[in-house]
Amino acid sequence: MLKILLADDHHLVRDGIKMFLESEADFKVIGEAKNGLEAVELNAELKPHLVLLDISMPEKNGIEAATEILQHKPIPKIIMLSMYLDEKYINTCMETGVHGYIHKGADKKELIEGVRKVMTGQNFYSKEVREVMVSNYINSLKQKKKNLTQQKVTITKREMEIVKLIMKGYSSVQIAEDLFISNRTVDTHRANLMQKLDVKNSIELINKVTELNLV
Amino acid sequence: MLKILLADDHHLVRDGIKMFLESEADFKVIGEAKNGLEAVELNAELKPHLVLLDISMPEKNGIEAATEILQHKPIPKIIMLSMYLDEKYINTCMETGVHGYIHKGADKKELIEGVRKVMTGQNFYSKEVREVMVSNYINSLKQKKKNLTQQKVTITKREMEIVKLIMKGYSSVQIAEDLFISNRTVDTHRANLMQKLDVKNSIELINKVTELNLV
DNA sequence: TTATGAGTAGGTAATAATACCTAGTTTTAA
DNA sequence: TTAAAACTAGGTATTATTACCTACTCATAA
Repeated sequence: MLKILLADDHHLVRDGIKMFLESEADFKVIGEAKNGLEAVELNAELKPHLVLLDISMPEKNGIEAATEILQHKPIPKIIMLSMYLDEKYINTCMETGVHGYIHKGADKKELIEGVRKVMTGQNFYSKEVREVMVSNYINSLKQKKKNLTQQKVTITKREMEIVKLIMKGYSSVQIAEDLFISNRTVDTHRANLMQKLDVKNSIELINKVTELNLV
Repeated sequence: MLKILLADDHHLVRDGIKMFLESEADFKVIGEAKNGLEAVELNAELKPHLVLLDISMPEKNGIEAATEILQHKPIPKIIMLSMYLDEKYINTCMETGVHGYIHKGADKKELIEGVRKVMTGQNFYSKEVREVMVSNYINSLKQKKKNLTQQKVTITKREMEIVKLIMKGYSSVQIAEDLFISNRTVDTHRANLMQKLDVKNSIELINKVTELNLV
């Protein structure tokens, strides 16, 4: 008998997946959580063999919950369930050390297959997740190439403050008053920023920092 | 026997809800669609009594699908299913004339209750949806007040062109060259814009048009 | 301890933007 | 067809920004 803890904030989805899992004779959902906090607590209390965690949940999301669960023995197998194929989510999950990641677009066969595979000690990622991982890998190669050509720029704390005020439409004098420095100092910072980012006026500066999301 | 068409792009969710519905003796899911296009086609083909449509789907979203389905007789009852309690979604759904809106955070009881209520010809919105509708109503009253104080501004085509170039960091001279007009004309447009939008420099101008999304 | 980077501030000039005008032509809507 | 709005462009002045400099202080890392 495989004891499963299921966490998902949407009741309909949770109960659906539960019915789904229990169509397998040897699966039993012994607990249900509607947020990450509950999941952590129920895991400690019920000590399930497997925890299925939805990623986007209130209180504590699936990733945070997984991180905590993995710190206390006995460690259950953990499979993340997600609505999204966002590479950020997938990458973060990889880093936390969960045992599987299944997209909600997967079908029953894949879900059951994934659960069984994870229980044998292997990792499992559903088909669509694997596809994202592959395309990510390819992108990361391209990105690496790009990073070589474009030397990285570092913006200091003070410059950051200045940029933020420039973005609010403040003039040098206003910024100077705000920061209790000379407007000439502000001009110097502004000029340094423009040089660093290779732009020729404040609007381009704003566009650039936004583009490189340094804000 | 109530014939139901179910549309949701996530297999696990779809099959879950299906099992869920069919736990009622007189409910029968006669078709499943994994996007809006399929939903429209299957509706025409199967002529179900009720269509459950997830809002966010590829190809054609739930709202677009609902709009089409409502144009061809026989018109089934339609209930939107949504992950989100976004007021925009809810409002748009209201406008399309669907018969119900159920949040996926609802439970089995509410789903079944909603289906039965809709089938009697009434509308149904799940508890959390009703809450959003109430708070929206209150907000709309506040908004109305705000709109009275802030008279609406209209930006002309030419001004729009100018703003877009300003946003790219172009100077008046560059803009003038781009549009084959005098830089003084550009200055006039810029000044008119700043006056209209009650700002005192180009950066604030950009922030304002972005905020009021006039771009 | 010294070199480096960050933060500060000023000089001088040129260029750009803003403020407040007038006023013509063209387009659009009443 | 006439009035209003949009687009055009200029005058004049003030203020702000940008370009290139130098140079001091302070903290921190080599």
